[in-house]
Amino acid sequence: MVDSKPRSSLADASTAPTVEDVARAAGVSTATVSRALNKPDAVRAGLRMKVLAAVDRLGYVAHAGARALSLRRSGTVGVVVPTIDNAIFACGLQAFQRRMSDAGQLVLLAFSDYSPEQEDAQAQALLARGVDALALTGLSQRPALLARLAQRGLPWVHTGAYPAPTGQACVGFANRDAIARVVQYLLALGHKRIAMLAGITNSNDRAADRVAGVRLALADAGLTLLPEYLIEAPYSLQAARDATRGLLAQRWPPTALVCGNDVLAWGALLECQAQNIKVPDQMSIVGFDDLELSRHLRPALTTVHVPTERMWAQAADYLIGRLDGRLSPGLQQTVDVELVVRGSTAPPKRSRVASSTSAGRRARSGKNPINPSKN
Amino acid sequence: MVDSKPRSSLADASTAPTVEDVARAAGVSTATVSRALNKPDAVRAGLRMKVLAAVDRLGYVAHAGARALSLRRSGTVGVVVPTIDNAIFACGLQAFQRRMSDAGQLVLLAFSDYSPEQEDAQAQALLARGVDALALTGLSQRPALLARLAQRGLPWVHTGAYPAPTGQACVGFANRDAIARVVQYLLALGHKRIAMLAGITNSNDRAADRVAGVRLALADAGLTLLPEYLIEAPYSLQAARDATRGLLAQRWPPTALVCGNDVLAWGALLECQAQNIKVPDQMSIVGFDDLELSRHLRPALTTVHVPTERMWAQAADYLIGRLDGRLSPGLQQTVDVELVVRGSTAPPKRSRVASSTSAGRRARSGKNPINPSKN
DNA sequence: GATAGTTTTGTAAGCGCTTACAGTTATTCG
DNA sequence: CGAATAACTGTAAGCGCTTACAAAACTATC
Repeated sequence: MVDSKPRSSLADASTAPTVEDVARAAGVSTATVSRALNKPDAVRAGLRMKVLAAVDRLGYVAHAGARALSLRRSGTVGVVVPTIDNAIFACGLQAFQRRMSDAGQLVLLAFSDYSPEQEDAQAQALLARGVDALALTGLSQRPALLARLAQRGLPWVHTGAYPAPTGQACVGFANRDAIARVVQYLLALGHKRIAMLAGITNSNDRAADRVAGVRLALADAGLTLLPEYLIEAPYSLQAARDATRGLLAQRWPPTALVCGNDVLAWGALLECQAQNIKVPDQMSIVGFDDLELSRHLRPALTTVHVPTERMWAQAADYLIGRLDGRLSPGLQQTVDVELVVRGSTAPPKRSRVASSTSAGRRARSGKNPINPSKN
Repeated sequence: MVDSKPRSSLADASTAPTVEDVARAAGVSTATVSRALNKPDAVRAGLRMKVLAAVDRLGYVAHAGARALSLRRSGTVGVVVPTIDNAIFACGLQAFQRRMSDAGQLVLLAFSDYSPEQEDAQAQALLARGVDALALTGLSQRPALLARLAQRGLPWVHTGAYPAPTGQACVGFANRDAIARVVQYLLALGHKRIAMLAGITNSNDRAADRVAGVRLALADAGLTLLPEYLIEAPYSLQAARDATRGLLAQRWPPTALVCGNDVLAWGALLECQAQNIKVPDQMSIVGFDDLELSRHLRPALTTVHVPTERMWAQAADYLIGRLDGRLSPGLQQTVDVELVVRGSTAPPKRSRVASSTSAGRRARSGKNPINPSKN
């Protein structure tokens, strides 16, 4: 439907120059142009110079589609994350991108918005784009998707979780165990009334694992996670504050709050401060991820440090290794996470007298099972 | 160098199925397959069904490279942002991506890291990938890059700044004027000693414009921005705190601090709190961008609200319009930004007595030009 | 029931690039 | 200096897809 006239040799706006144009301009064949660009040693210096000059003059850049077609690899890798609106993914992606860029691969980015359907669709779109490899977040992909990847022989890696089912590569850590350590720490401080402010666990294996970890650790201590002590919230400050408010308004509010991630913990912290509840004296708060802000807040947030950048860089390295044929499929790697104790946690106050005397918790009522006399 | 044997008709792992495979499986020609997929009405229902079934069975997805080659458009658009490690870009990108995804375009992402060289290189790579359009951040691209885009007839748009040189599309706002309003507001409150904590202005037109805006507004009031009242810092909390510390340690510290963005303002706020300097009583702080956290901090941050998502969505819409041929080049759009006054700003304290009485500023010394008697 | 008209389908020619293979030129050695 | 060898360059096929054009299969009409 468009012009079929032979391409004019110069400045035909809206049409990128092709190898042919370059070849003509340099007075050589297309093969030589291609070689001059891709394996410079294979062409004599004189010609190479001429070709490069022509390339520069015409502003030639090889059409990646054609290249991919011919080469049977696209030079792009895909990555699917839930969202980028959370520093944990933003940082990770950046590290991933940097590594890939160094390896000459471009990164094609897609978001799942925490929905398996969308994850499927987006991954599909990435496949269509001919990505050479794929990085995924977590483990909760639909089996059909993974089956397709396997069938294609496409290298892929799960990030942020460990272990993955055998045969599937991953780089991450055991969310369950990591957060269990948090609970153990709180128990050791003397907390009994430990609540959890979790992310939305539905189709988010990591969020679910973190809840499971809290349950587990409590169970080990002979305690259980009461339904009213577990609340899920989307990863936003507003949602976290709303959820925290609910938790605080209970008859017997918790003395410690384990949060599914730092964003939730920030929200919890801010809400406590807004209600004049002293952290950590009246409420201990623990986060997860250790984003930059966490160590700057007052009190600084006790949280689980996750080496996000290293993790994603390792994921990138794995994929690059697979593409080179250096690595074999199914490598499972862990990264170390550790509890960083800062100012937002402390032993629970023995009595509630002090707290009620000062600003106090307006929203509370009912009996306190630990200090019944106080009511 | 690889297999040259005819593709087996089934499950040849590591080789994606092609139209030909589908055609064979469905007992039709490749043309019919293509049509069934791209313009379903053009093929009778019966065949269409068979084709779709075969597609599904084989897990066929068209090779985007080949498609791009044939169609002369890739179905991808590129976007270059400085970094994603700042909510302002993360949110914007997400909105952009969403819009593009709805329009059936994939987004190819690249980072400039605030370096024109890298921006150039990354944009180049995107071009090679055959992006159909390009979104850029700010206006400080190298002319050569823009020239190449123009030569190619590639639609592109500058985001976050306004106006752009004529002929270049943009959607943004006048950074200079926006921040000037901030200064006017502070002046109206009675502040005289107004300092600026700016981003790195080198090759960042937006950061530079914001400094210019502060200068301008001060000049209008007969004041100047003293060298010791202007400090640049990378957009990180730590850097912002360090810079703020320097500002506070001066002989005559400012009473108000205009920050290049919210991240810097957070850092400033946190540093003040760490030093027990009361905000806003002893120091007013203003940010720029209005990220979510800003309204949750205590005190909540006075800042300039930027409708990031709308801005990027508009940028996406413009590009989509250009691709459809609905829009013509060079459209310049503004979005409204406005000062949101919250708790981090107040009139300057008349005297420094109160502040010195309480915790006080350890790092300070020397004469106070406004209250010389106090020393 | 044959013919003109209207779908629907198939054939084949590219899209721009790489590369095996053949052909050409430079180099080396007897 | 000529032949054998090595180094380079050109020709052309093919990567997977879309689509103009031709061919075939229906429909409707007389």
